[in-house]
Amino acid sequence: MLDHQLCFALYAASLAMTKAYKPLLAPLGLTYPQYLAMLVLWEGEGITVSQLGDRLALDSGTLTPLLKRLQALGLVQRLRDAADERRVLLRLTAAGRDLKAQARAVPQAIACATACDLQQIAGLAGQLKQLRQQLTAFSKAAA
Amino acid sequence: MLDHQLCFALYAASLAMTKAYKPLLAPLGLTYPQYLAMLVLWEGEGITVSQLGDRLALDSGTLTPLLKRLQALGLVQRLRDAADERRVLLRLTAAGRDLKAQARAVPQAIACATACDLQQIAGLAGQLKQLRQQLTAFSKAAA
DNA sequence: CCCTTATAGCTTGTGTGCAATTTAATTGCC
DNA sequence: GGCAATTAAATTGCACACAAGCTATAAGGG
Repeated sequence: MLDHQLCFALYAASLAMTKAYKPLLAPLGLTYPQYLAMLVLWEGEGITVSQLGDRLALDSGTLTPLLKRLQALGLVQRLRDAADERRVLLRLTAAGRDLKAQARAVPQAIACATACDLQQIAGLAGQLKQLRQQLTAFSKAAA
Repeated sequence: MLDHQLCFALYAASLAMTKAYKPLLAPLGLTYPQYLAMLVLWEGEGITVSQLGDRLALDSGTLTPLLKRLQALGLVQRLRDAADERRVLLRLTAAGRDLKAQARAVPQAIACATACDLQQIAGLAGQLKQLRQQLTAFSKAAA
């Protein structure tokens, strides 16, 4: 029963992915959600907490303490936007930018940990992206 | 960058799945992990905490408090095994068994929330199961 | 200009996940 | 039988996720 349900396959695979990342991220001093936040900031700094939340599908209740930990690690700066004091702008420190180079080997190691078949990985990622959109639409329609 | 990675697609889809379940499970008084535990117990009672953990890929640090909440809800009984006092046997109460009938509509509602294409769902679940096995093997090999 | 409304982020409380340690009970080996 | 090693749960501490409520700022309408 349990084994044939998509929901559990998704749940268990996601937890297994987080566990696979853990030893790779430990040398960087990052947790997996912190790594995802850094991925976004490496793409472009100066975004707000809300914009980061849109990218990661997380709210401020999750991100505020996470970002404070990244700040305590000396990787991120949190600055009130002078143009709109409600907003907090996120910038990287020099150490935060330098960490990008150290993280370069991580995605490759994970690719090998999965199946090393890049075609299949891309297909699966696409299906999951579509699934997520449908689930999000369902949740919004219910509300 | 972020959007093309399988890891994030998996992470975001899993969170979206949990959110989609929430309004469906609220009438039953269950969280999503609690629902997964009940699915296993509806399949067969009298298993130990470890056996439940093997099915769900969760350890006692997660399951012990979760099971205590299910016990407090009056759904589950936790009994020390007389034959081996280290083990705790899990049994359902009458209310716990009755809840199975109420939960019958949940998987169907979720199937509709995804894509309603049962063929695609089964294929995706199979791929995720395989992915999880590979990730688990990778984590064990690293240790 | 004042007042209502909306927005951005923070805080609080609950429920996971998981590493690490602890406790209690069993097994294995001599 | 006695003692080390193993095993099963529980406990502790930390880091998410998220709902609900709060605060401060901004926007808009009269």
